[in-house]
Amino acid sequence: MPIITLPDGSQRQFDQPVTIVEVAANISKSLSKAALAGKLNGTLVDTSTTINDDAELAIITEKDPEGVDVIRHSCAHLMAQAVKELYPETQVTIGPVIENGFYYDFARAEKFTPEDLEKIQAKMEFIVKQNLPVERSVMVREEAIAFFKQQGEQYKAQIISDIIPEGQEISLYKQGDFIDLCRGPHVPSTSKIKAFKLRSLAGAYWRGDSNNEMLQRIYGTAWGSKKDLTDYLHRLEEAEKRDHRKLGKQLDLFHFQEEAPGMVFWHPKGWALYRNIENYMRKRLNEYGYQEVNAPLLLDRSLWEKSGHWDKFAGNMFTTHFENRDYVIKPMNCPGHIQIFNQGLTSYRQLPYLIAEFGLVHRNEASGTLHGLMRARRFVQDDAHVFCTEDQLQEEVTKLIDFTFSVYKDFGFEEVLIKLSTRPEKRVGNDDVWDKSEKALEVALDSKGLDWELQLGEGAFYGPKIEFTLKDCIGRTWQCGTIQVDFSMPGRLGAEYVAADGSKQVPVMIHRAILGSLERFTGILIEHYAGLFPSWLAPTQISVLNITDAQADYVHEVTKILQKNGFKVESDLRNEKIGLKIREHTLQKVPYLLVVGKREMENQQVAVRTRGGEDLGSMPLNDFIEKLNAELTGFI
RNA sequence: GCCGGUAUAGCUCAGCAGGUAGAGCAACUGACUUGUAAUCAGUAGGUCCGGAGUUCGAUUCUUCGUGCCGGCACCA
Repeated sequence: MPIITLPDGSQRQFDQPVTIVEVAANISKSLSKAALAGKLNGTLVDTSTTINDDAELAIITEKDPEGVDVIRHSCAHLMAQAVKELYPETQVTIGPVIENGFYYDFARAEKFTPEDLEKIQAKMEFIVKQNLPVERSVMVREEAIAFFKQQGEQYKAQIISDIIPEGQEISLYKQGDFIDLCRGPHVPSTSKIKAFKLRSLAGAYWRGDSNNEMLQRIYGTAWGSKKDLTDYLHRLEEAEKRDHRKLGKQLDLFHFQEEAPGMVFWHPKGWALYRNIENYMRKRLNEYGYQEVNAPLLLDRSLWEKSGHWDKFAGNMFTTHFENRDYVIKPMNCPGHIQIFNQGLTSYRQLPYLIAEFGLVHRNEASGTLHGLMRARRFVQDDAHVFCTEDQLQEEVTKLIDFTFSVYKDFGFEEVLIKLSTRPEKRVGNDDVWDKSEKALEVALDSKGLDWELQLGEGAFYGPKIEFTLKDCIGRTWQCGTIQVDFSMPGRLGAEYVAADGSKQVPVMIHRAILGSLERFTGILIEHYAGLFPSWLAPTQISVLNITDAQADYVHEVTKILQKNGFKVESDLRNEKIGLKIREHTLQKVPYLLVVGKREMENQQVAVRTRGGEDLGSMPLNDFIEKLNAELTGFI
């Protein structure tokens, strides 16, 4: 005689065991129709689940995030069913829910084509209309393996024998003639899946291992309602518009070309933007007591062998050879910085020793990974190394966390996710050292009261790391900053200092980057701001536009004064209508347009218009200068 | 690197059952001297990514390569 407690605290008593859908029907007819799954004592289950004992229950519908996930998961099954009906020789593998949708990996000798996606989508819509019930059943392990083998589904059989722990119940879901291995839960019938779209084809390795065969993955998106789907597709379009590669072309910031894959050609405006970022960082480095250095681009291979990089990354490093020696084009700055530390004898009194470099590095990234500025083969790291004693470590890490957050705030990122990555399998240094390093980072994070996520085994080969991930204004995430504690490399490269007792000690080194790759960070900013940079970052801050030739001299005068005040100014004296000039400079996303005609010239004023279309009226030039300076305070 | 797709004018794109190509914008020339998101007219512009093959003939078909796009694996 179960008593069911609903989320609002109300209770309903039943004389006999009931299913979830019956409870929903008991509440209201519309709820029973809307029910996709139930949350029974905190666990998501099918609506067909029978409740025997007292329980807490929430009816899950498309309004709940979990409900949308159930729809997505069921949509993956729906797609698998459609594929099996259209292409029976296909084997199904796995089909999980991902952000905004789902995918399913298929094994099939013949390749799916984009046209096939349309056919599959149409078949899926047909199955939805058939309103097939989705029914759960259970098998014992051996029976299930035999069943899938007999069906020709080798991958499913392998999942059961290799992945599902022995003794665990094996559930199957059947819709029409299609039966899939699945943990569930699923929607009660195919008609509950109302808004979906297949999006793309891709290759994916079986079980995520590049030694395995490649399967064919189909990605799709699914939502609780048609409106949510169209909203999502609209958001994708918007994201496409702010793609940094597209804006880079439109705003004439940079280009790539075949002769230099993965290596950017910065144009004047892009370089101005880049340097604004770099100069801002210089200012902040000074504030935090760093000294800027610069180390050679080429360093003898032996140095990289000692540091351990050669061993792990030889295939990804560019090398060159002359005078019978092998050189590595540096993929990292740390070995160079240790050479600088090693010059002369350092006393403990000089620690912590903070050196920074806008370090140009080259890494031979696999061709398939290149992605505009976001993943390049040539890039500059805002790299720095802190050499300190073990006692100083905690405080240095803490300072770095503060520094990092304040930089992100200035660039307009309020939301920052933090991850702590610990020792990987392939590593240098003994476990004591790893214990110490991991502890140092953990304590620093906790002392700041920050939330963080543990990434087991994801650390660098020489030390654990804190990773900072930014969330941009359309919700995408970008891993940028990193703080890594390293007890190994200084010793390997012979760094030492004289301690208070006269003994020689090996310093601890912290590797850190706040922006990460400046190229990538520039790309992130382009997308975050959709090219509408705040004035302090904008490559051109002001455009001065005349109405007729009669104001040409005055435009020159205004431009000169603004340049003398340190602003980046363009003048547009073309014999064109003011409407055209405004349009073009607005499309170039220049923050301020100064229009000068006869009236302004006579009154020694400028008419100020923002790129947002706001008319700030006419004002003396000095007033405008003051206004813009106020806007830039703190950033330059 | 792997899987799939793709490459046409400076840009965005159309086109061709195989007969060496077209639009809009930009550029250039001229007229217009213009008041807050596109003035008008004219001119010029292409090894149709590169190599090889099939063919009387290839931008189109085949093949190899390269870049790019979407994923996967990788990411010091």
